[in-house]
Amino acid sequence: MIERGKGVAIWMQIAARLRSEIEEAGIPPGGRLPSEVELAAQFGVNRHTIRRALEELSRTRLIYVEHGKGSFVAEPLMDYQISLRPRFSEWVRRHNLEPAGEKLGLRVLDHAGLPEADIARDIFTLLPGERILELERLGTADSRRIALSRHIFPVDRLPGLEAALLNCTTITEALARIGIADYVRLRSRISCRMPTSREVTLLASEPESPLLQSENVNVTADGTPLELCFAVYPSTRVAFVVEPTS
Amino acid sequence: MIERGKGVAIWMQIAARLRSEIEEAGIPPGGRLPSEVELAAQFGVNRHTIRRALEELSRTRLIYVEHGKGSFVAEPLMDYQISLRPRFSEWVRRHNLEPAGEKLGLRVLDHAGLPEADIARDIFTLLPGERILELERLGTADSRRIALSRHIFPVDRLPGLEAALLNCTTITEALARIGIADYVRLRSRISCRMPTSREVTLLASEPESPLLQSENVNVTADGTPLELCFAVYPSTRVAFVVEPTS
DNA sequence: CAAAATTTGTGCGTATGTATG
DNA sequence: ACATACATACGCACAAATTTT
Repeated sequence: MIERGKGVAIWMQIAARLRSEIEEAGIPPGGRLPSEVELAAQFGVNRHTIRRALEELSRTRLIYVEHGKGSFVAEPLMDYQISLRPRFSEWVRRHNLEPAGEKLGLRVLDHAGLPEADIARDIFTLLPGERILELERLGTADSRRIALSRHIFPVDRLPGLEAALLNCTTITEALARIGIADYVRLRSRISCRMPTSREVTLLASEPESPLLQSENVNVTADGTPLELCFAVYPSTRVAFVVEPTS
Repeated sequence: MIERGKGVAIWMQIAARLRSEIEEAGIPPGGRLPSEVELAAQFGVNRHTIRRALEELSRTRLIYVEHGKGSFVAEPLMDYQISLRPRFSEWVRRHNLEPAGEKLGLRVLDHAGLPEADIARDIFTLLPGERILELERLGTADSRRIALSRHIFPVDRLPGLEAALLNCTTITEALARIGIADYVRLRSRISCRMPTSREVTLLASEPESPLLQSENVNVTADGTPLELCFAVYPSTRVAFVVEPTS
C-alpha cells in the first residue's frame, strides 16, 4: 500500500492514508492516534518519516500533537459565513452551539485616542472632538472562546446607546432598543497576525498559532455608517467562508 | 504632549503619536524611523517604553523592525477583492503593478494521491480512478512574490487542458483556449497558518509571519465544478476584502 | 580583513499604579 | 484595610546583527 520510488514521497502517502483512516474510522475530536513508534512499525518506515506525515496533518489542522502525550484529532473549524448581516449569536446557533458574550470593557473617549483614529475618522467623517464608544467583547460558543472583538460607535449620534449596551447581552438587541432594527455589512477586510500575550490569555489560544483578523464596516439600512468592528479569531477554531452569491 | 498618569499608557500615546507623525510626514514605505535610543531621548522615556510602542506598530503592520538595522515604514497591504471572478492578473493590474506567474509544476495523477482527495471527490464527484491535473504556481506583482497556489482540475473531462496550460501564461487564457470563456467563484474558505520552510523560500517571506490561506471552488458559467484552488499569501503583503454588495 | 561603533534583542531587578477579592 | 496579581515604566548590562571606520 505504501509505494516506494513512485514519485510521491512516502510521508505524503502515509499522511493521505492517516487522513482517510481517521475519517473512515470516525475517530472523534480529541481521540488519540497510535504513538509514533507504533505507526512506524505499522507502516514499516522510520519514525522520522511518521513525524513528517504527522507534521503535515498538524499543519493542516486535522490533528494536533502534544509533547509527551501523543497525537490527537482536532476539532473541526467553525465556518463563519461572511454574509450580509453580521450576527455573532445567529452564526453560533447555526452550528447548534450556545452563544454567549462577555463584556470586557465599555468606554467613551475622544476619537483621537483610538489606535485606529484615522480609519474611524474616514468611515464616520468624525468632527474634531467628537467622541466614540468602544466596546470590547469576548464571544463564546458552548463556553469555547472563539472571538475577541472591539466595536466602535459614533456615540454622540446614537443617544441611549451606552445604557442599552450595558443592559443588553447582544449588540443587535442594544441597537434595536435605540431604534435601529437592522444593520448590514458594508465591507470586511480580512488578514491574520500572531497574537499578543493578552489575546492568548483571553482566547485561551496557543501563542504560536496565528489569529484570523477582520475589520468590518457596518451600516444601517439606509447606508449610514454605524459601527466599526475589529475582531480576532483563533485560527484553530474558526475559518471564514465567502459565497459571492449569498 | 505625553501625559503621565492620565489613564492612557505612555506607550499607547507614543504609538499614536508615531502613527500620525509617519502619516503626516509622509515617510515612504521603506523609510527609516529614528533609532530606539533617539526616540527614547526625544520622548523622555525609557527605551523599553519605546520598544513597547514600536511593537504595537509592528504588530499592526505599520512598520517592521530589523535586528541591527532599525525600524522602517512597511509597504501597505495589497487588498485582494474576493469578487465573483477570481483573476490574479486583473487584480494585480488594478493595483498598477505588473503581474507575472511562474509555473512550479504541472502533473497529472490519480485523485487518490492528492492531499485533499476527499474535498476534490466531493466537489467534482470524481469516479474511482479518475485523474486530476495539479498545477502549482507562484504569482508575483512587480517581481514581488505574493501568492503560491495549487490548482486542481478534473483533467479527464477537460481535453486539451494540459497542453493549453503548458503554453499559456495565465489560467484564464488556457481555459479560454479549450473553450471555457468564463468561470466564477462558487465559494472561498479563508484561514491562516504558519508557513513551511518551502513556502518561506518560495515566497521570500519570514518564517515567523503567518500566511493567509484560501481554498476556492470555481465553476463554469453553467455551474459545473471546474477548479479547486488552494492558495497562500504572505500576511505582510496581502489582505482580503469582501464587499457583499459587489 | 579586522576593529569599532551603531542598532536591535533579551534578561533581570526594582518601583509604582490599578484592579480584584 | 489588606493581600494579591497584573500591567506599566525605569535602569542597567550584555548579546546579536549590521554598518562604518
